[in-house]
Amino acid sequence: MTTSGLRELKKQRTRLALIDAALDLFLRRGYEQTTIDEIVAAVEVSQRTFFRYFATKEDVVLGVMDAFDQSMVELLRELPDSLPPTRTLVEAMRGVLDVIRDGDAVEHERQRRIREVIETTPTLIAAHLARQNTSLAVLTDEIARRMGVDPEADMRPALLVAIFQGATRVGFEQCASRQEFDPYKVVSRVEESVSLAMGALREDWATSRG
Amino acid sequence: MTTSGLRELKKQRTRLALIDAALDLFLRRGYEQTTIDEIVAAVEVSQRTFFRYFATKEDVVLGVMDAFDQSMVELLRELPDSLPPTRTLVEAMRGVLDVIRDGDAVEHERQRRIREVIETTPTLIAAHLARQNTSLAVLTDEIARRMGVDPEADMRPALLVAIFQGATRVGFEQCASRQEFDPYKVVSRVEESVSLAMGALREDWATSRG
DNA sequence: ATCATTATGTCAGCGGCTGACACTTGGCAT
DNA sequence: ATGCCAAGTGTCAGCCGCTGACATAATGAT
Repeated sequence: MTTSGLRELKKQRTRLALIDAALDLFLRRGYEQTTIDEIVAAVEVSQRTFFRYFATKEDVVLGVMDAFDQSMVELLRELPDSLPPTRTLVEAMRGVLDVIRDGDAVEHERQRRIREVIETTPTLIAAHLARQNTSLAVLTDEIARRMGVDPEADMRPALLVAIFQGATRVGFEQCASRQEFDPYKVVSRVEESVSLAMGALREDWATSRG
Repeated sequence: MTTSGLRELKKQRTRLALIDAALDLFLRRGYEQTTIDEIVAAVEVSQRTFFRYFATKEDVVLGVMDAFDQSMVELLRELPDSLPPTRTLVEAMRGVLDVIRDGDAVEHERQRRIREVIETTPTLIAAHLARQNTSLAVLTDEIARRMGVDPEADMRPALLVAIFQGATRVGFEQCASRQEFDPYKVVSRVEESVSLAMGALREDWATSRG
């Protein structure tokens, strides 16, 4: 229903065209130095159209990331309650990373450029961080439910999620400092840093119910 | 030298006047709904002057926070190398919190309003998060030095700092969800969440040198 | 072919932010 | 006191991100 039709096809096309044109300019001239007018000129649409596809300039680059964070939440919800909270976070993350791996070559290349643009632009790093913060609350509630505690009274769910997300970020940063933007390598390093962080926690810390 | 003189005095005055006027408007009408023009009208200076005191609109509120983060770094550097890395973070944080406690009544009230504005404004929460991220790298390097490891190769310093900062944030958020903005209470809750997080780590995790 | 729906373009405008330049004020030496 | 330099302020013009309102064009269903 949402995938068929000529109209929908064209929309996807211009959407991707805008993203790719933007990435091109951002990588060549820098994010801040590129204006919306330059992007829309490259795709030959009006500025207004740009803002119908993307709420903000950041969104061209970070929209894709938002989608990942969102699917992380969904995957977490689908996991059986029997798993220990800490493992569910890791499992859900693995699920997201698998989705990334599933893309075709073009998608991988786009992914690579997105990561490069983000990590070389302070504004975007900041904005990405800010957006992730939105889904933190949702993750926390879900973890709290699984632990059988009230997230308002018990800080452990929030702390667990914070640690998890911090570890994810550290993984990304390590890649950035090595100029490593290939999705596969990024993915495996993130897995590494997350398991390192989770391994640092005492066995029983987030499992007990009070 | 920088503190004396009539000129300097007036500067401090307009600076504080701008901050207080801004907080007033932000709390009454909301951050986004308040324009710079309204703020400068209240203080009777030009818009240009506002932007000579504050780089951005956010800065009126977040500038003070930046100062805290900065002094955290300085305090950390001054601590003896003999202390274990984890403790140095906690000690440095205590130092900052002490500075906050040292202020007079007027300063406390200002602090309270700042916290209230930030925590009730998504944009500002995000921006604050983004700014803190700047000092993370510095903290990480200092912790790595104390652990005697290379932060590029060993992710533990970065992870430790990430966990610490995550815990700080969780403390703030718990206050926000309780509508608790009094600096004293905020400070003690942050201390609580940080020690809870640090207690979750295995004893030897960040102490060993390899 | 007709018509409702939906996407696009145009235009006018707001608000944050900046550079350039003119003007005023505060500090300092004579 | 006077005159001078430096530092702070105001004015203006303008860029850029972003939005609402309205007109126009493309699409898909009948």
